[in-house]
Amino acid sequence: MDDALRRRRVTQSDVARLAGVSQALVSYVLNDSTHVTVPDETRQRILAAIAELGYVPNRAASSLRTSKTFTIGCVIPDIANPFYPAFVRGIQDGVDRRDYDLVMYSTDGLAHREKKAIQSLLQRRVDGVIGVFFHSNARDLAELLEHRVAVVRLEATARPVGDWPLDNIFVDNTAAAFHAVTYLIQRGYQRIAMLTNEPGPGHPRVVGYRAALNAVGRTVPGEYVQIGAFTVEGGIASMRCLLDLMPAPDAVFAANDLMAIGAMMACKERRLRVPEDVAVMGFDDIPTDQIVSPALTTVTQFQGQLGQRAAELLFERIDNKVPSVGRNVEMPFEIVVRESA
Amino acid sequence: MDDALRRRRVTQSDVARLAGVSQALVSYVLNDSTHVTVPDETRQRILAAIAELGYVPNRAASSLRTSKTFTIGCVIPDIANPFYPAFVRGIQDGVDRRDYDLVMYSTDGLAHREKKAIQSLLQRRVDGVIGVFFHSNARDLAELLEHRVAVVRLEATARPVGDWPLDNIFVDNTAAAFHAVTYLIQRGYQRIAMLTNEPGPGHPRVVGYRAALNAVGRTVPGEYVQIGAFTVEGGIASMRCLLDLMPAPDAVFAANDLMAIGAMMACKERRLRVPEDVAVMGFDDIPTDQIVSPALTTVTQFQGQLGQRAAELLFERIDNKVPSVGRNVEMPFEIVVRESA
DNA sequence: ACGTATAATTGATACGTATAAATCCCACGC
DNA sequence: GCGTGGGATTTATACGTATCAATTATACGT
Repeated sequence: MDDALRRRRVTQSDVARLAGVSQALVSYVLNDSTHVTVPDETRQRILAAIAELGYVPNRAASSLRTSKTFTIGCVIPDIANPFYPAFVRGIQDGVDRRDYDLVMYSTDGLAHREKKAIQSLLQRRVDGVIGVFFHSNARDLAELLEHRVAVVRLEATARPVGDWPLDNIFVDNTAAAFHAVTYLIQRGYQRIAMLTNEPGPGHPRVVGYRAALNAVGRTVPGEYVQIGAFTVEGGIASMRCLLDLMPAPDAVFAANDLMAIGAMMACKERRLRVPEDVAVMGFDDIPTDQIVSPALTTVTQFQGQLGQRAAELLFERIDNKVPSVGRNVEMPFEIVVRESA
Repeated sequence: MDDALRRRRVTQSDVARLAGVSQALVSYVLNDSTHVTVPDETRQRILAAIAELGYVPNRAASSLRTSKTFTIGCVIPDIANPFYPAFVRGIQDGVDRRDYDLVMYSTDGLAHREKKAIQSLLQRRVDGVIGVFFHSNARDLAELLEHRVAVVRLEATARPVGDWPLDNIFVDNTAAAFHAVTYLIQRGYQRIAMLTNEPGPGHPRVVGYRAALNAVGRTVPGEYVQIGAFTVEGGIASMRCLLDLMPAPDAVFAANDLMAIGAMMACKERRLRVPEDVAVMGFDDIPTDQIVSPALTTVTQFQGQLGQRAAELLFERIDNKVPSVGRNVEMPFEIVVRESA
C-alpha cells in the first residue's frame, strides 16, 4: 500500500452529508441524547451512513468539547516487579468494564519520574488516577485534585487525607506483619529475624514485626533486622549476614517475597533445610511463591482484588457517588501457609 | 477541600492576557517555532505568566489541531502472563524516552477483545501500536494502517507483510525450538517429548521440535506431543500423561516455561530426578526460571530488548525515516543452560 | 380551518490549540 | 524625508465534536 491509499478521516459532517441531515443530528444519534428524539427511520439512515463510511469518532475532539477523556492513569514503580502485574490486571478489568482506557507509567520509585508522570496526566486531562507514589509530594497530587481528577493511592497503611477528595486503598501492612510474625512465634520459632529495605513499604512491616515480638515480651537484637535491596540478590546477601550471626536466627520474615526467596537460596547454599533448620516467610504472594520449593509461606494482599477495588473506588468518585472528602479503604490480607514456615 | 477550590483550567489565552500579548504568541513560545522569532524579553514575560498561572497545555486541543496524539497503544494477551512484563517495560522505556505515553490493553487472546482494543486505538487516533495479535484479522489492522498509524506486531516467525507499511518483529521460534531440541539430542537424550498448546506461538515451536528430531533421523511417536494449557497446571497434567507412557520420555521440551515448571513438578511428584531421570527444557526465560530448583534450562527471547526494539521500529516509522513497505525484523534468541537439562 | 403543542431538525457556537497570513513598528540607507 | 526590509506581533481560522437555542414540520383538538 502506498501513501495513495491514505484515507481521509471521516467526520460526522461526512456522515451527515451522506445521510442528508445535519451534523448535529448525527451527534445526537451517536450519543442517543435524552432531550432529543430522533425517529427510527432517520436514525437508521444515519447509522447506515456511519457504517458505509466507516466513521470512527474522534476522541480528542469529543474530549475538548466535553472535557471528559475516558482515560485513567496508572502510576506504579515497575511493571516488571512481580507484585504489580496482577494489580494492574485488576485495574484493567475494572477500567475495561466501563470502556475507559488505561495509560501506564513506570517510575522506578524515582521522584522525578513520578513528577513527570503526573505532569503527563495533567496534560492529558485524565478522568482518574490510580497510583503508587513513594515520593508523592502532596502538592503535586493537589494539582490533580484541584482539577477534579479522581485519585486513588495504594498505600501500606491508613493515611491522613485531610480535606482532599483523595482515596487511599490500603492493606494494613503493620497488622499483616504482626500476624505473620505471630504465626512464626506460635509455630515455636525462638530467634526470628527480619529482612527489609529502606524506601517503599518496608517500614510498616518492620513495625509490625517488632510489635509482635514485643507483645510476647521478646526484644530484637539490632543485627536481626537486615536492610538490603528488595530483590532475590538482596535477600541472599542479607541472609548470609544473618546466618553468620551467633546465634543465628531459626526463622526469617522478609518484607517481600523476592527477598524471602533469596533467603531460602542462601539457606540452601549453607545446606540448611527450610523450614526444619530455618523457617522463611515472605510478604506479597507473588506467583513464583507456589512454584519454589519449598513453597513459600507468605501473606497475600490479594493484588488482583486490590486493583479491581481501586478501580471501583475511582469510578465512585468519577460518578460523583461519594462525598468529596477523602476515604481510607482497608483491604484484607491473609496468611498463606505453604511449606517454608 | 470543597468544590469551591475547584480551579478553572488555565488556557493560553489566560497566559496571554497576563503577559499582555496575544494567544498566538504564547503558542509560538511554547512550541519555539522556527519561523517566528520572539525577543527574549517577551519570551521571559510569557514564561513568567505561564509559571504564575500554572498553565498546563491541553493535549486534546493540541491533538485536534495537529492530529498527533503522542500516544502509543500496546495490545497484549495478559500483563499477568510472566512473559509480558519485561516486554512491556522495554516498550515503556523506549516510549518514555520520546515523551510519548502508553495505552495498555489486555485481550486474553480473545478475538472480540482484540477488536475492541483496535477500536479504541482508532478512536484515540494513536500515533502507533505495538501488539501481539492472535486473531489479527488483517482487515482490522488495515484500518489503522490506512490512517497512517504505525504498527509493529510481535510474531513468532517471519510473516508476509504484503504492501502494508506494517512491521513484524519476531524471534524465529522454529529455529529456536530446533536449537533447543538439538541441544537435548546432543546431551544424549533418546526419547524427547514435547508439551504445547493450541493457539499462540506453540505451533512453530512444535515444527522446530519435529525438524530437529527428523534431522537426526528420528521419528516422533504421536503421543509424545502433548497438548494442554499454557500454565503450570497444564504442564503438570500433560507431563503426567507422558510419564504414564511406555517407554516414558527421558527429556521434555515445553513450549513455554510455565508448562516446563509444571512438568518438573510432575516429575517431583513421581520421585523422578531432574535432569538425571528426565530432563526438562522450557521456552521464554521468565524470571521464575532462575529461582526454581533445579533452575530451568530454556531459550530466551530477550523480552526487554524485544520491547525496546519494537519501540524503535515504531518510531522510525512515525518519524517517516523508513520506506512505507513492511519490514520483518528478526531478533536473536539464546539457549540458556541452567540445571534442568 | 386554524392556532398550538409537540416532534424533528438545523444553525450557531465554544472547547483550546497551532499556524498561515496579515499587520504593525522601527531602524536604516540613500 | 521616505520607501523598504525585516523583526515583532496580531488576526483569523480550522481541527471535530456536543449542545443550546432557534426553526421548521407534523399532529391534534375544538
